[in-house]
Amino acid sequence: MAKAAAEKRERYHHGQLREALIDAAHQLINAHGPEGFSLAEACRLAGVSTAAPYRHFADRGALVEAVASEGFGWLRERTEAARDQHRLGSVESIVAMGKAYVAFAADEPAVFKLMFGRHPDVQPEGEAHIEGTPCFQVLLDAVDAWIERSGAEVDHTLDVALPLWTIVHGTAYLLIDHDFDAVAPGTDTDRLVERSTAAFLKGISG
Amino acid sequence: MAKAAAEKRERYHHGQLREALIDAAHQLINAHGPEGFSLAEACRLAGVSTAAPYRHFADRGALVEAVASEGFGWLRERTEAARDQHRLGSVESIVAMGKAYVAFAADEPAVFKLMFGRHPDVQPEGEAHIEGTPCFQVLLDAVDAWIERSGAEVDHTLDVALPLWTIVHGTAYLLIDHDFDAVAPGTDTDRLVERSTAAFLKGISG
DNA sequence: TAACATATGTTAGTTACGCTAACATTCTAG
DNA sequence: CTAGAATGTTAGCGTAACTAACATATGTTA
Repeated sequence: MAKAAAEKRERYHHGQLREALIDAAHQLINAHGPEGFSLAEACRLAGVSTAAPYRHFADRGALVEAVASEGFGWLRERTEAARDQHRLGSVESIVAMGKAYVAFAADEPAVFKLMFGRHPDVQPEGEAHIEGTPCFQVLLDAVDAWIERSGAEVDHTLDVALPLWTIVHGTAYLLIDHDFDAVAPGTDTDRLVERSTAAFLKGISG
Repeated sequence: MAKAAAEKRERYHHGQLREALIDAAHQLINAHGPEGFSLAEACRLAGVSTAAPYRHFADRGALVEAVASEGFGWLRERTEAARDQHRLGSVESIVAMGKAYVAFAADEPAVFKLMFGRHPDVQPEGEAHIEGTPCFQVLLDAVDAWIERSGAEVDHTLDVALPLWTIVHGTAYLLIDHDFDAVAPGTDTDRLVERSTAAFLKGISG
């Protein structure tokens, strides 16, 4: 991908600079952490001057936002794919979604942190994290199916969905921040998600 | 606290600069987020030149580390206090610890993120996040007591403790990052912790 | 096709910050 | 009292974010 940038650079106009910058930022953020990347370095990767990005992004934060935005699409695809590998409404289906959530965080730790850690006052007022909603809807649908199938008595879908979210979100964060290493090195997060989720669902339904 | 700094500044030597800088950094980090604080601004708050911190801290990161280190002590105090308000080994005791964990994160969001989000290669090799261990021990002890009291059949304490940790850690992160706002605004995290934890323990033991 | 408007790039310069070096002041032992 | 350690200061370097003024490409219209 750096090759594509270099080979384009006989022209004065880059042509695909916006995409190239998002790509470069993505690489750098994954390499040096969410805050440890510089706009200048992304410019070097893309082969343009440090002023060029401002034709496409308001500021450094806007580029970071663009990288984060991509993530929600990926996360949704992966959780939907996991869900569909098992019978609708089954515990296995929900467990698979949880594993996929954690696996996504493990594969894209920096993007994951950006997606969920965006500073709220950076966001346009009133529609904070709007991209997350369709993602969450995937979980809500799966939980609804499970409630129906299992016959569990719950007042609201959220009473099941939110705890499930906290379990996988917490697992994801503890994993990518290496916080398991100090107290439980070598933790198998797939197994962890499986047992946590299954136990919770059992406790809710029984 | 800014007053104390100002009133000291007739002297050439500050005298309490290390503490004053940690204090200033703590304020600024809470105000502008973990990465949005500058050493220079902390110096202004403490009333010293921008070179002064280097007599007490190796670099900017070391000051941030110092702020984070404080946090583990506070977290331990708060979870222990919560635990001791209920009978040893009771579900209530564990729930109270969970609520205290989330409350701490809500009160000190930036410190919380620093504590658990420290970059591993910044840490001295081999003893990463060592300060977290006694904190985790509080949970382990409580879980052991619960296992004994409830007669639940579990192979390892960790099989209970880690899921509990993920639940409260995930809740804490989703809360302080305002991720509930988009999909479940006004979420009562105390109630959420209560229900998640209780359901999980029920599912494990039954 | 010529000419203008717009989009997209460049260079140069400002400001802020992290950090270092060299120097100044204070504290503390002997 | 005095030497040296501790703890400040000022000056300056390098880098990054951002802006302004200018240059080049693109595309629309007469």
